[in-house]
This record gives sequence, structure tokens and C-alpha cells, in this order.
Amino acid sequence: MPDPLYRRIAQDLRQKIDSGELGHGDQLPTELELREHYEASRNTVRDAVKWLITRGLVETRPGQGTFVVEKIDPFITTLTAELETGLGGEDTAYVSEVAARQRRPTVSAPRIEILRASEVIASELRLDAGSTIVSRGQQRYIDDTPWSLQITFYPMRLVEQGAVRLIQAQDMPAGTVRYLEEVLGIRQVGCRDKITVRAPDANETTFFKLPDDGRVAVFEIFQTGFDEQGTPIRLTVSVYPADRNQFAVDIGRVPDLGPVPAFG
Amino acid sequence: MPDPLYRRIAQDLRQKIDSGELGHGDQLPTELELREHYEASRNTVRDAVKWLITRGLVETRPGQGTFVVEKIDPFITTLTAELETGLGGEDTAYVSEVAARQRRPTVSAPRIEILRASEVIASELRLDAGSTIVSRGQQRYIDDTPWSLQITFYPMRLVEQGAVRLIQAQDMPAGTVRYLEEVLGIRQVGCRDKITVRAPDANETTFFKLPDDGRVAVFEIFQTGFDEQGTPIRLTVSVYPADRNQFAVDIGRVPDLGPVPAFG
DNA sequence: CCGTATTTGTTCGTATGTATT
DNA sequence: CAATACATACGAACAAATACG
Repeated sequence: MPDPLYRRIAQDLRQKIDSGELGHGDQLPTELELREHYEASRNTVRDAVKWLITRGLVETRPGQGTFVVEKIDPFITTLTAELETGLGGEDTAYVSEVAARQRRPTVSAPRIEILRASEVIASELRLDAGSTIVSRGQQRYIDDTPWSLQITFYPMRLVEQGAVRLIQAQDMPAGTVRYLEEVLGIRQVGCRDKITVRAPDANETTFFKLPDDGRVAVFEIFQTGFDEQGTPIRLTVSVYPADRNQFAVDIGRVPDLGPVPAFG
Repeated sequence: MPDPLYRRIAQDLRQKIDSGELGHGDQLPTELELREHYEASRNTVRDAVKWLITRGLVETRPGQGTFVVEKIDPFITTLTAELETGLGGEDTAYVSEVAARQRRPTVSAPRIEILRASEVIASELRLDAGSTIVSRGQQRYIDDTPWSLQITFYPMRLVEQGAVRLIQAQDMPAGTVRYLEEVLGIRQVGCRDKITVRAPDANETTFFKLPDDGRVAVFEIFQTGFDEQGTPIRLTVSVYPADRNQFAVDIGRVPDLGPVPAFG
């Protein structure tokens, strides 16, 4: 049994893209032209194009046509660079690569909320579900384009012990981690990142201006920070669009790579 | 102007999923029922379901119905655990979490090829494009289910210098890294992982038995190993399905977490 | 600025095929 | 075998966005 017609059309077009016959940014034939070329109905060629869209290969622009998606030069964020060079905005500060590219990162004022820990958050912070926690949410930009959404959760006990600036809606340029050390003597001696990928929610689609055809996923990074006793002191959840971000992890001795060329 | 009908239907269904009214594995109303409920044509309710499919929220099974996708308990791979505990199969050996779950990881015999470096590979290995390289490709399984596709590229000079087993189609349980040290005295003192996400190609879709609706992306991890001089000695490209894998990075002192509960 | 042509988006209808129960 | 449910494929009409003279 042969593949259905719309798939054969899609695969033929995909082959043209993979082989380079159709390059990044090139326009595909219009629906009318595809219809004539493949002798199929309009709905069928549209199904073929949709198949390519969901795989992130092409995009459609109403009134213009269908185009092979441009390859985006990704931002590279080095997860392991952080303990040594914890600079920049508050919490996780991944600015080295951004700075190297002469870009200007900015951070919104944090949005503070006091709420009860969901099961997931409680588990990461080793609290009981429903415990009171503080959240500090921020939006990060590079050259005024949205780059990441970030929210950090702290156990309420830290505020009760005196870290009152955690519940003030002011950015802490030196970082909340340093603030906790200064005020409470709590030192973050390690942290653990967990990286997953999922579809963006409505908020994220709007904030990142993602195409609404659903072809772009987001990275979600859970970072838990620990003090000297191994107790979790914060959980930072960061979300990045997957089409323009890349994460690097250095282990052992790695040569300085300078401005790293993109791959893919 | 309101959203088109199929989107309003999709968002209504999504809300039912997000709120938990429809839980993982639950069946959605059939197309006929949706058609009556929303007073729309069959093609329109199908468009709504397609919108949910591309976002990874539901899946359809011919002859059965449409179902909310099951949440998969992910495999957790710790990228930073490797230099210390470099055990298991050859090259990158991320077996700790797998073992902790009483799973049995297996590896296929490597498929050896001798070829010329593409621009991307040459750039990572700091060779000239077109240089001769050796590739060793392997398929990794957990309990006989496909887990990752992996291919490692070595500069041909390593073989010429005496590491002839690189071009033999036999697994090296102790690892090629250790072999290079024993034979040539080349020690890998560090490596760098770069993590991206992309749509799977046809091979990967088949090997991982991914649904052909395109809702599952794959992680692609480029890992470059360096010797004491900072020269790249290998490039390992690993591919994992994004719906059942998660990556962890430990920095500094992190408490032993035991069998880590999944999140998300 | 306006009107027209082009191109994709939405919505319906209909018929037939395939997979599962 | 029949009933149910999704998959494929065609046709048609109108809407909306864009480009161009």
C-alpha cells in the first residue's frame, strides 16, 4: 500500500528542502502551482504543507506564500558557567554568551506573589504540598526581544528569618543568592538543572511572539539551589523558545572556545 | 473579530485538559459528538483536534477515538556524572539513572563508516571540511525499547597513529575513550555538550517508533571531547525522543537525590 | 489612497477507505 | 459481518492578508 497522496507530496517537498534545492527562506510553489504539478486538490496540497509545518520545515504567510523556515543563529547558554561567574540579573545569570555577541540583556522588575506550593514545587523544595512560598517572576529580554520567562520560588521561612527583600518588587542586580548569604548566612553551594521540552502555553506563545502554528516548542529548565546542608533554598523555572536557544554543559577542562560558531 | 471556530473549539477542549476535567488517557468526545456539541462540521472539529495534536496534547487512534496523551515518566540522564563514573557502553555512558530503575540497557554493535567531514563536524573537531573521519554509530536500548541513536566521529589521524580498533565493528565495553588512552596515551580531560531540539527525521521516527503526527521532537546532543592540549578528539552526536527523556546537570555540591521523582 | 489580483485561511459538503471493536 | 471511529480526498464558497499598479 503506498503512502497517501498528501504524504507523498510532503515527502517530495521535504526532499527538495533537505537536498538544498529549496534553501532557507525560499518560497515554495503556491497552492495553485502545487495543485497543478501534483494533480491533486487544493485541500490535499494544503494537507501536505501542514505536514511540513508541524515538522518545522516551512511556514506560511497569508497573502504571500509558503516559505522554507530561516535557520536561526541560536543563543548559547552555558549552564555550568554559573557558579563561578554568577553575574548579571538576579538568580540564574547566563549572560556571558549574550555579552560576547554585543547584545544588551535586560530584565523586567520581578512580579512577587505569595502562594501555596503545588505538588511539583513542594517536591523540589522538599516542603509539604500547600506550604507557603514566595515567587519572583521576571521576563528577560535581549535587545528588547523576549528571551526567557523565569520564576523563582523560595520557602516562606527565608522571609520569616529576615530575608524581607525577597518580597519586595525590586530587581536585585547582585542576585538573590548573594542577598541570602549576606542577610542569613545561607550559602548556595550547588544546584541542579533539569532540562525538558514541551509545547508552549498561551502566555508563552504571546510573550515570545511564537508562530501560532505550534511548530516551536520551549525548553523548560528546573534549577534547584542547595545550601551547605543540602537543603533546597530555591527553585528557578526558566522557559526558552527551542528554535533560538541552545544549552552547553562543560565538564572537566574545556578549551576556551571564544565566539562559538553555531551548528545544525 | 473572534477567533475562528476551530480554534475556539480547540481552546475549549484544551481548557478541559488543563483543568483536569479530561485527565491523561481519557477519551475525548468522538467527532460526531463534537460536531453536535459545537454545531460545527466534521472538518471543522477535525481541525480543532489537529490543533491539539500538533501541541502534543491529544492523539487519535483510528477505529478507537481521540485520547489525552499519557504523561510519560521520563528517563533522567545526568550529563555531569560522566567523567567520574564513565562506565557502561562505549563513549558517553549515561547509565546510572537507568540502573537505578532496575532497567537493562543494551547497545548494538557499532556501525563503522569512513567518510569525509561535513562542515559542521569539521568545525567541531577543528579539521578542514572534507577531512577523512571515522564514524561509529550505535543504537541504544532500555529493556529492548529504543532509547537513543548515537554516532561518534573521530579524526582519521587517530587510526593512523595506531588506534586501529576504532575501525573494527566491535563494541568496546570499557569505552573508546579509555582505549585511546591505553593505545595512544591520549587522555580526554574534558568535554562539552551542546543541547538542541529539532524535529525527527524519517530514520529516527522509525527507530523510536514515534507517532507520525509529528508531535514528538528529539533532543540532539553534540558532545565534543578534548585532550590535555585542548584538541578535540571526538564528537558524539546523540539523539533522544523529547517526550520520554530529561537531562540533568549538577553544579557544585548537590545532595544525593536517590531515585529522583519526575516532575511536569 | 484605492481597487484589483494573488495567496493563504476558514468552513462547509460529500464520498470512500481503513482500523478497531 | 456489522457498527463505530478516524483517515483520505475531492469540490466549493467566501474571508482575510498582502502586493502592486
